[in-house]
Amino acid sequence: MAKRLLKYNPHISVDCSVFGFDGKQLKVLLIERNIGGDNEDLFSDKKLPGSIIYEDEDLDTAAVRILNELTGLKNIYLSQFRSFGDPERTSNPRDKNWLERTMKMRVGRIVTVGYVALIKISRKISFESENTTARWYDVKILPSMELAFDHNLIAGEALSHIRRQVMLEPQVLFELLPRKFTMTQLRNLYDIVLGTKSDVRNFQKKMLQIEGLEQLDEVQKNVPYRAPKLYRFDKKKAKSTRNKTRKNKEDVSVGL
Amino acid sequence: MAKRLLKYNPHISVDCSVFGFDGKQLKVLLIERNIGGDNEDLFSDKKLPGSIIYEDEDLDTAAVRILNELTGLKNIYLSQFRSFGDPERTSNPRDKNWLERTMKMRVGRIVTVGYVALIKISRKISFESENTTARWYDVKILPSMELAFDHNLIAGEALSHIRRQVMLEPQVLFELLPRKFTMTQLRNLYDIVLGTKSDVRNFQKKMLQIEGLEQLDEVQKNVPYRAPKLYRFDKKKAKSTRNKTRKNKEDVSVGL
DNA sequence: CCAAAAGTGTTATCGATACACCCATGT
DNA sequence: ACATGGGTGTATCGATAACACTTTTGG
Repeated sequence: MAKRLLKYNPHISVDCSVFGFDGKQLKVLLIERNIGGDNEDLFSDKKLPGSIIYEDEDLDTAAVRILNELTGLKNIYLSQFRSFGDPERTSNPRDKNWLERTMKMRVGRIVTVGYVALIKISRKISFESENTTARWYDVKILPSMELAFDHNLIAGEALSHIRRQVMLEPQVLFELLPRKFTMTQLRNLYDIVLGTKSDVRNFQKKMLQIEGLEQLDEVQKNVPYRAPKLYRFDKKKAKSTRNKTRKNKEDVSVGL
Repeated sequence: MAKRLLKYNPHISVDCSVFGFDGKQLKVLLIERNIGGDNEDLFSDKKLPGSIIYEDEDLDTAAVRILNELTGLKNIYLSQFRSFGDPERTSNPRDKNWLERTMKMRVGRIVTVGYVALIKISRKISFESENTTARWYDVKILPSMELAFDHNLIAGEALSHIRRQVMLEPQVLFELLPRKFTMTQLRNLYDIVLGTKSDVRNFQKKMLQIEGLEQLDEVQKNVPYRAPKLYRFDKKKAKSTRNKTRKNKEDVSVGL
């Protein structure tokens, strides 16, 4: 066993699927990657933001760092959802090449830990940080793009992860909305994420059960129609609410 | 950045939290680890089954291999649930020592990918495979044991992972029961996992909604009381049933 | 006949769904 | 006045929860 271990030099990276909502569509943040140079022709594609973790860095810390390096933001909602370790995931020559030039080292295999990040698209982001160009892309066009590495797979899993999450705790959606938002924005977001068409009244009822979601004495300005009320989600008032169907089975001593 | 990367030699491992059910309690499979020797006194503790992944091995494959090496079994329910990468997770001198002696190499840091495995405790297992001794322990005593590495943490997260899973898809429980089982066994298992006390009749109603769960024309033999009916879960008839409250929102095109 | 556990049905409550009309605003 | 989207309530259905007595079997 030890024999088979000695000869390779694996690395661990973190890749973040960063989602935002522009009011109409769910967006994902992709980085432009330029390959080629040398004698070949230039080639450019997209990848998820990610990086090899540092020597003494926790996984969560690495994810926070990567996002901060990329966007300049702190306090971003982050959640690890799955790791990817297909030994072939970095073996496309294009990827291999890029890795060795970017990291200035031989790279054996890389196991990557996938994170989902949800950010308020309204927060102004300093893209273009040190020679990387990041841009929002509509998630619907993901299937028609060929991302670097296995990032199509990762982004797809990330998406279904947040879908599951939203079904259980719609609260996470507030991470994607501005601090003050209308019920219609919330409903549009919900429906876009889950692919549903919620009934306006039922949706409102359901959402108002969420502790911490409060109606403000304020309406949206400058709309050419009846001004909609604004809402806010106050995390502090929310506590460990969860989606409390059935009297919080969750509470039952998590043992250990 | 490259500088900070070059000097360390990280490894990736897989650790499996293997659960079983003996009819009374939920059990977890732990391996005995012997430390010491040299000039110190012997010391022995427990760890989760796990191993560094091989050079060209996928994560899932590694998990399957580890379980097979340990139990001789194939076709075990396995599910990756989270990775653990605290840089200090292998820094206890006792752990460090053991690693270097076991792996016959210097070990930088190890990021481990956590899997949950569910096995039918009735399947006869060839423990004691090549100098490892595995035994079932009641999960309730986990908090009072000090496992190797961060395995207390990992096992705890594994537990809450399967609890969440069971709430959403009680079907996974069938992985822990013998092929034929009684409704009472199923209910006991359910209640032990979730820490609930289900009503006998309501529970039966709920379970019989699960597609693929069928009553047999057979009863349990050799019981000193009224013989209970036996049930069986037929995976083929189950398909993608899920816990179908609300008309399967899940179905709505997972996009991508 | 006794002990032990199995089996079985009805009612009440709650959450989820379906559904349609009037209101406020800007042009 | 009209076009656009905002706001609101009720009735039905289905799922969950509460609840107790009779049956079978072995000893």
